[in-house]
Amino acid sequence: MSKRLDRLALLETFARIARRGSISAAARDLGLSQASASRQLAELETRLGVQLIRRSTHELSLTSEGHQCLADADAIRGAWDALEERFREDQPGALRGAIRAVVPVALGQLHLTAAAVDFQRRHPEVSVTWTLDDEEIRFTEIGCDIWIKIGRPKDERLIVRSIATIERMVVASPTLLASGRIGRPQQLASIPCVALAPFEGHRMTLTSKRGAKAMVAATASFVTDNIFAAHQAAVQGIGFAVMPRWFIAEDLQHGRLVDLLPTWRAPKLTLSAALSPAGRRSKRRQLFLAHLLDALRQVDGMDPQHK
Amino acid sequence: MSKRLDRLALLETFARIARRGSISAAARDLGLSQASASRQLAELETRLGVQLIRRSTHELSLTSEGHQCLADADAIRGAWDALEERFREDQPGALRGAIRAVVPVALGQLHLTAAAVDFQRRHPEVSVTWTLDDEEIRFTEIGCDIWIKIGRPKDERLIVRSIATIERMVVASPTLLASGRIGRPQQLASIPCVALAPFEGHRMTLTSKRGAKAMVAATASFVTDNIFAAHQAAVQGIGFAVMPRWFIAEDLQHGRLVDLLPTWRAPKLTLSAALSPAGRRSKRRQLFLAHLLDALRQVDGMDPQHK
DNA sequence: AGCGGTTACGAAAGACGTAAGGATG
DNA sequence: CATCCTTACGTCTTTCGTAACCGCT
Repeated sequence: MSKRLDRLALLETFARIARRGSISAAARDLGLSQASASRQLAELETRLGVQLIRRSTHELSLTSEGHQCLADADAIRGAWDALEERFREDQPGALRGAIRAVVPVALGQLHLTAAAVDFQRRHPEVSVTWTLDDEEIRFTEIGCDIWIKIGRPKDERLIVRSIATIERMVVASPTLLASGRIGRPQQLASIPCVALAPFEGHRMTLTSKRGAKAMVAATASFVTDNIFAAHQAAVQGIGFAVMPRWFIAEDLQHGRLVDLLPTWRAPKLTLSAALSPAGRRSKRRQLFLAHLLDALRQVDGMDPQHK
Repeated sequence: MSKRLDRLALLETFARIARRGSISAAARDLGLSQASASRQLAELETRLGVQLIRRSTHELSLTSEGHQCLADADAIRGAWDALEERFREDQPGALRGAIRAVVPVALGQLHLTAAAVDFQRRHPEVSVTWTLDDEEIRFTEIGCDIWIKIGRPKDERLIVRSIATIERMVVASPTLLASGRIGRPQQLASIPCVALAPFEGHRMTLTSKRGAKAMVAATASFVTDNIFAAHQAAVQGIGFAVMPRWFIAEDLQHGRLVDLLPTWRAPKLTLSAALSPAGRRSKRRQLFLAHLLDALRQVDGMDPQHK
């Protein structure tokens, strides 16, 4: 049995194999020969006394033990990375390493990508993997560092911070209505509606500035799961829509959309940041998140929390 | 620069050196040559870019970075150990590894040591380091797994569980008073007192079963920091004493001591178990703690918490 | 066939122990 | 001068890449 093989390297190789679903691909990533990677995986399995990855020729799959091990491996590697970083913090700007982040599609496209790119430019030694996805992700499976999500992640093993609230309002193209405004929420029922699938059904609750609530049943004439599509539909006057304020702030300024019910608002959404407990003290992760939050603060219609 | 040295081994060597205060001693423990241990320490320092241990010939001392690193090193090694154990759990009884525990002196002497010994006997592959100490310990410095303490540890980085409450009462030798009982707390002021230094000063608050409070100023005729000494003094009739019920349950039964104020009690103490976050999932640590708690449950006058 | 994982073998790399050097109380 | 850490050197273990082998699609 080999003794001198770095156990942390074993974990790294294993994690790479698990995520790439291929030993040879992982070996390429790590600058090893396939043989080496294969041997390291076998070695780890021997040490732990369990099969971690089921090989069925051209098909690798994690065993249940493999799933558990992957989470642990990330935690351990994260802790080591944090230790290595800890004392490099003194030399600012010398950040290095990898960051994997997942953010909501629209927020990513319109605002956060610029911040992510800027961060990478300031820290050239850091490699950023930037995924835009609105769905619930399998956080540990993909080895994510930061996950920004609308709503609150369900996974209780994650560290979750509420970072902002998203104000939403009822808007429509000025061409839709002669008056440009309507008086009471109930009048919405007579107007067609552009609905955004993932966020709400076809009924909605509005709250007035005084705290009064109104339940409105909307008749959806256009339903989409993509906010850009919904936006286009609304601007072209198909119907009214419930939109995050940050998303349509410019349209309001230029008069492409109007606030149909200025004294009423749709329920706010919460924006959360989820972090794995693994690299808790990672400086680069902290700074990256701070950078994203800075960008969010610039966004009109977004109410940042925590200083 | 060496590349293939197991980073976890580096951490282990460092931790051993830090705790033993000597490279050669650590090397002996680990079955290495002094040269190897020295090299490994140097290698770790190079990797982290910081001096961890100050060598002043015949005197090793941790730098401040060394202190931080030691805590991290324990966490990382603990996480790896937990990973190794995780899949061995299936074979019960096959526990192995080391446990370092610190418990209060009196509790250890009278009750817990039997449990610790029993545990070791059931798991011969486990090595138990068993320290009896009432003082605040530097948990991470000594690499402790389980610390049972009267009161609540201050270190916020530890996982702390309240495991029992300790009922305390005012007792005295029947030879001290003709009546064997007194009526009101204030009457204590006229009787000499045996005081236990670490737990309270010379004033004390008593609570009646109905919730009434009474402040009593006692005149100490015998002050000691050792509960066995205090006990002897009390039994020999020097004065009354405030004692944990579990400690004097037998004396009450045999009439060596009497409950002076059966309807009044001194403030309860809380017994806590502190664990380092490091080896959170360590099976052996969990089982060991459970074993100690089982023993505590047998103790008369101790109120266990959490099932 | 072609792609991917495992096993065999030679070569190179690195770590270990021994031993010498140096500093301190 | 005894102790303890550091550095140098030769040996030996171990790992790596190449390459052959095998099992699927």
